[in-house]
Amino acid sequence: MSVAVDQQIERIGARSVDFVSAEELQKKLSEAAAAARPLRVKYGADPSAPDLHLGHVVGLNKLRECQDLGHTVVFIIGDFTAMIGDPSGKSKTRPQLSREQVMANAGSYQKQVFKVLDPERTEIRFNSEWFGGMTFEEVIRLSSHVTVAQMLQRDDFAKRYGENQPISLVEFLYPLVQAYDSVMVNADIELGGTDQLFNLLLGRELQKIFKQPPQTVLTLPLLEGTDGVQKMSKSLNNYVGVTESPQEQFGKIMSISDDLMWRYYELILCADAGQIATQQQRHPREAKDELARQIVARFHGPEAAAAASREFARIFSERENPADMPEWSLPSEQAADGTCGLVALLVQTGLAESNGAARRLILQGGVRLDDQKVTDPRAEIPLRDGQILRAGKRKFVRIRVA
RNA sequence: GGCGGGAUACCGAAGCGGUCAAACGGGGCAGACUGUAAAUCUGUUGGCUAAUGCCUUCGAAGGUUCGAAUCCUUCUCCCGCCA
Repeated sequence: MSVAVDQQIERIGARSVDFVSAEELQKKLSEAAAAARPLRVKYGADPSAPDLHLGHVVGLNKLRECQDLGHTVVFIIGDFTAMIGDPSGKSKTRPQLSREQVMANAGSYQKQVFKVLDPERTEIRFNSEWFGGMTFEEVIRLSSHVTVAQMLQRDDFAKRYGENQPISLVEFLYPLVQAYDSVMVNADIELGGTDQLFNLLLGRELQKIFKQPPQTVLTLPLLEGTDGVQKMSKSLNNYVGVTESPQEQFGKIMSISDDLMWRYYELILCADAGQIATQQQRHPREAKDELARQIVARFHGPEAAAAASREFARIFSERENPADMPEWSLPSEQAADGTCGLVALLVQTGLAESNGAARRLILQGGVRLDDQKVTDPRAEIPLRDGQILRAGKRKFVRIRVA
């Protein structure tokens, strides 16, 4: 920990939205440096959805920066809350997860998290550790520390209350649970998205009640998903998962709007203003390709990223067929006369969901057989081994006839 | 406990006895264009069918009617207000 306090503050605060507060952090850093003690940087995760995506990476990047400055990340897996499940639901009630599921999710979570974090400086904790054995009496005591008026200060609660939207009691419990985590792990800093501000601040309040120095609160922007509007999330299907294939990641990043790509440069690649300005000089296609390659490289290595880039150009710029594609074998009982209706073929190969969808696809000119457009929905296809069936721009199948 | 509002296709939201497989918006898919799965524009978007047409769908179950998403009854669930 040789980095000067001022520099650390600058690094830690970079890209942040809320920072409560730099002065406090300065004091913490000085004291910690004097005692040769790393700060404890808390980050909470919900293991009900174990697939990490780029939205999470925004926070993980920051945690990694803290680790690189010598601090410890306390990564809390909210196994307790996940087991309860979230009963508030306009969306379907989340299924309650079993202990086994939670542990399995937590395992894959860790694996993914360490694609960014340094395991040597990470402490993983499960909040069932302290909540699991809590009695109801203790829960009542804990909830007595917070008033309804306080809760209603939270943006989304205030909004929903004002609009006569339902707010479940358990939703009030969530911030409290999260805040208590901070107490239990003696957090010096807690990190979260801007939507977490209230919860993070409540952690401070609770720490004060429990006679701890309040944690420094740092919020980071929420990354918009590939649709460019909504926050990235799995349920909106606008995410780029960290475990997805290089090809998939690359394609998704290329599909974001030009405007959005600078945001990804900043929040995922941690590019500074100068680096972004340099990229903005380039043709947008080039800059986006660079962005996609760098992000893919981060999770799959530079070779895979370069290959994904080449493959993308091949399919979409040069309109060639991809190097690898799924294969589909003609069932032997159908092989007799060697022909197959195109509609049936599209459905059987999984390129179309129903006969109607297949017909539509054909009529719209979206179907090619060996690069030949086929527009007759009633076409009978003489099948040959190795033929390539293509639906739209992205779906290919190679037909195998035994 | 009392009163009121609501449940429509992937989502949001019209429809309030026939012309409703159901307006419109979003999303999805496809096409054109291009610099990419950007942007923009166009088409399309329950199932079966070559097509005419048929079948399933408007919270659930019954009923009225030649005919119901639309009317009646019961039920289930959700929401708000007052206490």
